[in-house]
Amino acid sequence: MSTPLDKALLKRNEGLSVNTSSEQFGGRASLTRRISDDIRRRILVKEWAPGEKIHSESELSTNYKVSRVTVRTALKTLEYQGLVDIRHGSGTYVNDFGRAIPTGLNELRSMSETISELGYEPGMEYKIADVRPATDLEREKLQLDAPELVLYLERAVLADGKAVAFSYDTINISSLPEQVVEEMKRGSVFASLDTINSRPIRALAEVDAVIDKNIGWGSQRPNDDLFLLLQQVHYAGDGEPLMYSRTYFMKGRFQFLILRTR
Amino acid sequence: MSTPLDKALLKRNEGLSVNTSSEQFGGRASLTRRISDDIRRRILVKEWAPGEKIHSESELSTNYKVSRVTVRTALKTLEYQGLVDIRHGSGTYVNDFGRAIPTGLNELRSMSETISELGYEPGMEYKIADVRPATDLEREKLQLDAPELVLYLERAVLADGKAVAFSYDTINISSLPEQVVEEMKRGSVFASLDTINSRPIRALAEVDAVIDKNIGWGSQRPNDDLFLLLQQVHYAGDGEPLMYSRTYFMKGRFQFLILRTR
DNA sequence: AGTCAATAGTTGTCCTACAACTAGTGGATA
DNA sequence: TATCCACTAGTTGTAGGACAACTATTGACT
Repeated sequence: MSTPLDKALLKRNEGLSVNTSSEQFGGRASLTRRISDDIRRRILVKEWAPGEKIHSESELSTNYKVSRVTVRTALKTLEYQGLVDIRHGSGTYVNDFGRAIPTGLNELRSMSETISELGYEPGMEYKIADVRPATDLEREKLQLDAPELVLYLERAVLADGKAVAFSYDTINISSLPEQVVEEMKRGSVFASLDTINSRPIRALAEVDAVIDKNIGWGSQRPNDDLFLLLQQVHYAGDGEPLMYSRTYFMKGRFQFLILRTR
Repeated sequence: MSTPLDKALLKRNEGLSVNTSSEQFGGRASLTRRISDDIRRRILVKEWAPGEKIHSESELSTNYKVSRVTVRTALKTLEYQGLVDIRHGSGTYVNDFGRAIPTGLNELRSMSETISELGYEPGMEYKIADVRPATDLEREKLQLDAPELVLYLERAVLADGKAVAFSYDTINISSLPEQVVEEMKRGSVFASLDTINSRPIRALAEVDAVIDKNIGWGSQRPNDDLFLLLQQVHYAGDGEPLMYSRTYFMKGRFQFLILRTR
């Protein structure tokens, strides 16, 4: 029943630490997190077909050379994420949402990550990238007391060179080094935050339908003015608000999936 | 440090089982689930203020008279729901989303439940409640092979007597008793499913912005034709699709919150 | 005032054991 | 043959105790 894949991670685990997706950014992830990520990966590459029963907890724990508790916690995470179904006395089964899950809104990802996971080439077209004082709304959303400086971005989000959304982002730079702020004016915000190991771990998003003639620019501007607005605040590990962004998605060019569980 | 509340659950746990929210419908919930629900309740009634550290795992486990494993699993659930933040070596802290989280889209609830949790009086106004053969789209969504019969509902969703959404639901009745189907023609669908212990445990939802002149009816019809469309398929515990519904939310009368985590 | 080692408290992981549950096996029965 | 049912092997759920890893605070020392 054991597979080479178990042993692959095993080596990583025993020897020097290697890039698992969870630890490629700064601080090393917990053991549970690494196991969870690896099992997730194995499910996504269809090592087990949807509906199929995966290895038992004891089997996984011996193969990964970790305790059953750790495996259980990892599997619980995947269950919350909707990837598997754990049945008492029977086993753990891969759910049949295959395509939907990894692209859902439940998991926090940058736009670029989401787009490339969907199989397109991500891109960004910058219109504005300024450091300026925060507006009242921005101060409220980012919980700033003084009229501090923020980084404001207006960008078009591209998939295969075609605009799918227009994004208006305000970033709290009060605790960021100058150099990182400069980076963010040109490259991915999330990637820049990664370099100093302060990628947001949570976001509270609000979805709304809007009609607005003032959204978008250039040749990519849509004909109708109907957008799906995703308004969200990103939070760091310590609960500090990092970014407030409004992203206007052009109708029909993006799929908003949410997995709801009890 | 022990509280009367711990002991309250303790009694329930030792003695006859009582209505915790998780087990009021048929099958008894797992111990972990009951603990998780109780801690969640205690957080929502502000037994601990946002940002505050809750009791340690050992303390909770002795008070609830369960093992630390059980408490840990319960807390992990709450962490995934965004209610608390568990910090290694420090403690478990209540997150500051207070009002927002419990009304988010991540957790599967009926419209009525959501509305009453928001503090309004829920209601439904029936326009159509028919048993008829499934359309092609419905057969695809509900994974029916033969042109079986389905229950089709068109209803207005009311909060304090005012329409907030219009809902078009198709229910797979192939494995439901006649009597339950009759019930659903008048009362809450979820409540009827509860009576035979087959409430859906998962839903895959897709959000979209639409303009449609044909949505809604009666005096409650909105002026503009702009809606937020929540299109979802509900699944039973065994993975069987139970219901396909399209709910059109009138702009500004509802807040769509999504918690996104890493 | 500032630095730093020691310390108590908390979460993370491990081990072993058993309870609760599931799905299948195979014999007894009609 | 067909149906029922006790039995069993396998799996997840919970328990209890132990130690590792980490955090925040204290208090001695500079």
